[in-house]
Amino acid sequence: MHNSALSPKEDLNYYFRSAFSVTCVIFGLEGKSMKVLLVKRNREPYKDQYALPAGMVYPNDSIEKRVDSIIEQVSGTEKFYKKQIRAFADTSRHPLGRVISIGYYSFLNMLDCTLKAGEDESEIIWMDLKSLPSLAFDHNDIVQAANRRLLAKMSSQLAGFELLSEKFTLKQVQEMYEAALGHSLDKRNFRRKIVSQTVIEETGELLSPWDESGKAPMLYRLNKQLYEAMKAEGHKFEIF
Amino acid sequence: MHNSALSPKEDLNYYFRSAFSVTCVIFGLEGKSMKVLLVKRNREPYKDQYALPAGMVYPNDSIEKRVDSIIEQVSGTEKFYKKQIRAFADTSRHPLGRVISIGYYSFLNMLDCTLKAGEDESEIIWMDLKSLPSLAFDHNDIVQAANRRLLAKMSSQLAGFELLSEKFTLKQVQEMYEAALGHSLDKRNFRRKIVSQTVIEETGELLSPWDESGKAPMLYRLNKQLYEAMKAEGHKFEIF
DNA sequence: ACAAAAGTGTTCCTATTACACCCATGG
DNA sequence: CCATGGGTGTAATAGGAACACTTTTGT
Repeated sequence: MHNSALSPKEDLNYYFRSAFSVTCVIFGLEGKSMKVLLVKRNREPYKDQYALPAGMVYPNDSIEKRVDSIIEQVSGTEKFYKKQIRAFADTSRHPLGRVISIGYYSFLNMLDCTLKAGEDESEIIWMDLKSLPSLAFDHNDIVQAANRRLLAKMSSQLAGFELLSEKFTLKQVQEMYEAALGHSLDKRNFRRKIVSQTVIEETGELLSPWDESGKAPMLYRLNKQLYEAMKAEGHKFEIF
Repeated sequence: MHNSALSPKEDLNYYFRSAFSVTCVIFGLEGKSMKVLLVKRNREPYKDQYALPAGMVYPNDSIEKRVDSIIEQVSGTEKFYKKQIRAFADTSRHPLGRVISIGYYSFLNMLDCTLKAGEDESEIIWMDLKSLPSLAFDHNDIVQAANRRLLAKMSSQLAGFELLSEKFTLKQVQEMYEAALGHSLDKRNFRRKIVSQTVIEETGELLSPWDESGKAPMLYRLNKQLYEAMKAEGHKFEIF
């Protein structure tokens, strides 16, 4: 397959017998609870078990594009944030041979999603991060690693707005943080901190429709251009 | 590279045509400057260029063990800390085919090292992190990612003691932090912060031999058992 | 008028910063 | 006795944490 200038005694082709895949931990937020998107597999191995959305990658395909296509396919939206966690490479993680999987985590807005099972799965479902079943392969480990990354990120920074709608209330932001961090926060201190960030701006609109009693809350927005620009300048948006 | 006219859906073996490698960013500390261990390659591709220590991994070998063996082989010591950065997977990163590389960074004590070029390299050398040459493959990217991790870790936590000898002076710790963070720190505030960590203990000994004028500095030690135990309990050793 | 949620300030305390001199040693 | 590096304390400030009531609106 690969013609190289190397000395022939080195059996280079022997190395080219691994496969790799990508595995996605897709986070969604529903009120105060963090959800993870799972699929029920309709093929071996691990047929009929829940698993993370994942897919093999062809030797000449881009990993990032493969991740994008998996997330789009399974969630039905093209609007999401994603980032690599790390490679998961235990020799025994896949029963069919050496398959290294590159884990990604992703944030998206559940309201943008249309879940429709494709040919690789019999079911697509949101499940609560705190009560996941036993998953196929090493997917529980991957979720755990993703959860640590989520925690690390949100413990210090302003982040995760991909989980919310474009316009959001401060309460939604607070609930997002409470879900991510696993503990509750002081309302006044939290609001002060968020509003004092220059990238969070008032829209002037109120949330509507508003069924609850009391007054409708103010809607805010993240100034994405400014946010990206400041991030590019090295600003860390530390809020804790 | 690969014949895409195949109908790969049915041909699972088609996936098993990738290779993977590990690539190590080995950090060492010399006074106030952070060093990286490089090898000069004596084979194609990138013959005679500097590169990070790296190696292909056989399909049935453990990644972690391969990393250990590379670091041991190139540095001559078995005492080091290592951690995965992430997978580097650009389709064009390796001229011989699809080779995903899993990047690791590592800390070790330069004084423990015996650099002796093996059969894969014509030279092994420490170079200053701040003035690295252009490296083979995407190794400059990998160094940059490792550097970000180093910065992120040391910006908040008590860490990096693998870079020092078992007994160290507080000045050495401060210089390590200054090298990692890239700016200088207030001596008194820094010392206070370090000494106030329960895991840092006095040895009662003074540094010797001591050639400089003035009095010889006190030697300290990290209580590794306690450090690991507290880390296992979730303690983060935040010092900034 | 009452129930339910939104929104708003102040005080206290802890943690961080800034800063300069004396001491011990060797030449 | 002087040059060099080690080692130490305090005061001012800023940031984080704790805390309760008033306003609005729909029923």
